[in-house]
Amino acid sequence: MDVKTLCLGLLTINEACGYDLKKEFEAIFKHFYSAGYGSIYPALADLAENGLVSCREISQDGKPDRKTYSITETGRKAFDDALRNTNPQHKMRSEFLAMLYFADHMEADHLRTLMDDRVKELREAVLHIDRIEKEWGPDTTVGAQFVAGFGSAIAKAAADYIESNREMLFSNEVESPEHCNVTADEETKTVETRL
Amino acid sequence: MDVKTLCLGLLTINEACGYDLKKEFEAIFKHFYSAGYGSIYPALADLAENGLVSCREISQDGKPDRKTYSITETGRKAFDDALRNTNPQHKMRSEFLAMLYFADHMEADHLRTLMDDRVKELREAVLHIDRIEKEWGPDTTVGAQFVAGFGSAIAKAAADYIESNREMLFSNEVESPEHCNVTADEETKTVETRL
DNA sequence: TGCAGCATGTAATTTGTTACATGATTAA
DNA sequence: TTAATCATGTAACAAATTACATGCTGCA
Repeated sequence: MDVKTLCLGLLTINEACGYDLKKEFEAIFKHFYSAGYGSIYPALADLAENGLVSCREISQDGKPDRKTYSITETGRKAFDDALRNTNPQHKMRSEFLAMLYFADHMEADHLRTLMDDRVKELREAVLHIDRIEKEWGPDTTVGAQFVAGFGSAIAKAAADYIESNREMLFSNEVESPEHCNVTADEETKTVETRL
Repeated sequence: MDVKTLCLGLLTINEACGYDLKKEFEAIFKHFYSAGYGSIYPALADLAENGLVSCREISQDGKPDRKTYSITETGRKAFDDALRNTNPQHKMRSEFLAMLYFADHMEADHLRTLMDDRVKELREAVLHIDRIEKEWGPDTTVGAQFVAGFGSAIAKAAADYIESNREMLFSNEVESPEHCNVTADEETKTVETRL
């Protein structure tokens, strides 16, 4: 399931332009999928080229021209097909957890900041989902509701876990191992190291 | 935080060869980070080229030659630097949720299978984590413990959410919309559609 | 005066995945 | 005898990110 397929899926619900799709990605999929203009515009061009969507150019006053894409019957079929034949993968790459795995290499302050920030993000994610859920009318698909609830539940669980277990990271605290005593000058030097 | 940095991080704990690192990725990072040989071996070569690790080739009897990598002082510094200067991103791409967003395009049986499979995976993940936690000695880092607990908690929350909320996906059920009535022949035809 | 929002795209680069290629040993 | 484990790598490919490039309107 690449960005192309997801765009096609969103177009089964409403016609939209690339800019709109980006906003939809931001609103709904934010917490489990992301896509930038750099992948959305090429995706739309490709879909149009293969006849899965049709494109209407609209001039607007005051605003830039707009290319509205509508899904075609071929496109609808292709999307249903994709749904039927995709076995879902769930790739995730949490640098937050990767870093915390090495907690004993980090200073307590840094650790605290990392966790505070993450918890804040997660709590905000929950609020964000609650807000968009309230804006939804009765026509909202069950899929959207399920997915929103899922995002909210997981974000809450993650934030709760961090808050309940953060202290364990400080129990073993070592008093500044050698390579943590870096002076300002040394730091500027080593920062240049390319990884 | 790319595979290269993570390899370097793992090498701060133990010296290892590419094969070992792959296993470590599988055991610990499995649930929030993944890396294949295709990224690990080039990463190690690159680290060695830049003097962040050193490489010792060892001939073994019965087994293939082994290249053991040890982190250098430069490497240790570079890793601590990376930890200090990385602001963690948490990219996740759940095709499972992406598909469920379009639940009303899918047949009930398919939906049920998807969720059953996912719940099974998640429950197995919890068991897997419990198992490796039991194998750990008292020297296990707090980071590893925190991260394992996190993975377990999130997997449990996800499985619980699916089990508690799956029925909502069937409430609005429509009786086979047109494009779901695909005969065997038509299906074979449309499967070829490239997305 | 400056920034945010609207709107479109391309090109280079980064990064990782998949498939390929090799080959011995050992346990079932 | 067949599969799994050990072990290393490369090359082609896919996919997405980032930076670049443009330009008008309306608000503060």
